[in-house]
Amino acid sequence: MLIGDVAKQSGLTVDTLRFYEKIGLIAPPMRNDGGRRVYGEDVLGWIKFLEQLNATGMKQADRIHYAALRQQGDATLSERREMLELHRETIKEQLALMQDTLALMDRKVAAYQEMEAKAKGH
Amino acid sequence: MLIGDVAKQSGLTVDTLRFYEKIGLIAPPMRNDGGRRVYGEDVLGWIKFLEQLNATGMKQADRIHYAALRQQGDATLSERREMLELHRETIKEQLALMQDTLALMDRKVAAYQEMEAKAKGH
DNA sequence: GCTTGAGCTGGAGTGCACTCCAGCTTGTAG
DNA sequence: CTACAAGCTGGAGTGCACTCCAGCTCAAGC
Repeated sequence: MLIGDVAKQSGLTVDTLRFYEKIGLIAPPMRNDGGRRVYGEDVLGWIKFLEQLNATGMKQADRIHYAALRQQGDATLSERREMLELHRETIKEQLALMQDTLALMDRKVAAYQEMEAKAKGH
Repeated sequence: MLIGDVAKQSGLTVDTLRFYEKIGLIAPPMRNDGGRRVYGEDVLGWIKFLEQLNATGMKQADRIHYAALRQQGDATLSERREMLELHRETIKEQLALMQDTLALMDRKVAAYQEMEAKAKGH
């Protein structure tokens, strides 16, 4: 897989892929004879996971730290587990906030509808 | 209420409050004889609501648009309702993603624990 | 063998959302 | 009456996470 294929399949741009490599989010892949990046299939799963951490609010610096640990292999398992456990808690907090806000949206929408109906009544 | 009190009670900084005023998120408050901003209590509720929109991923530009509509009064009720309904849908999507990712964290943490236990076994 | 598209590097530029600063005025406490 | 904390304005600076660019090489089709 060349970088363009990864871009297409992951939804990231080639610039972003190279940028992620530069900052250590993605391990530098092998190169072919022409010096081009050749990725294994597994990078797609990793990118998807990164996106999930991203979308649930994990900071770049933490994702980079996690990526570095992952590259170091099994010796870092417990630290990675701790990071995920911490992140799990922040997700739970965000979930609660989302649910609160969703309920608030419902109340506000209902209130607005009522006010609109009354305004029409006149 | 002077700006410092609002800062303390809202958790925003005075700089952020003036910045929010500049970009139209907060209506310019009255001034006292010395030219200082005097806020009503209601600004606190409004800021809390803004923070909630913020924390659930609404973009600055949209919050500004909503704030502008709010300032225009009842004539904009239906447009505001539409915005909130749209935002409600994006919150729902984010909720689903959060729940997925939470489940993923659980699975990963469990897998890591198992691997750590096995490593210890040897 | 030449065109055209994809990839390469190093570095500059962008957009967002603040955050800080200089130099000034105002208000309160001793 | 004098510190000194808090507020004011306009504008510059920051940090994050990309995004784009110039100038080059490489690969595939006609």
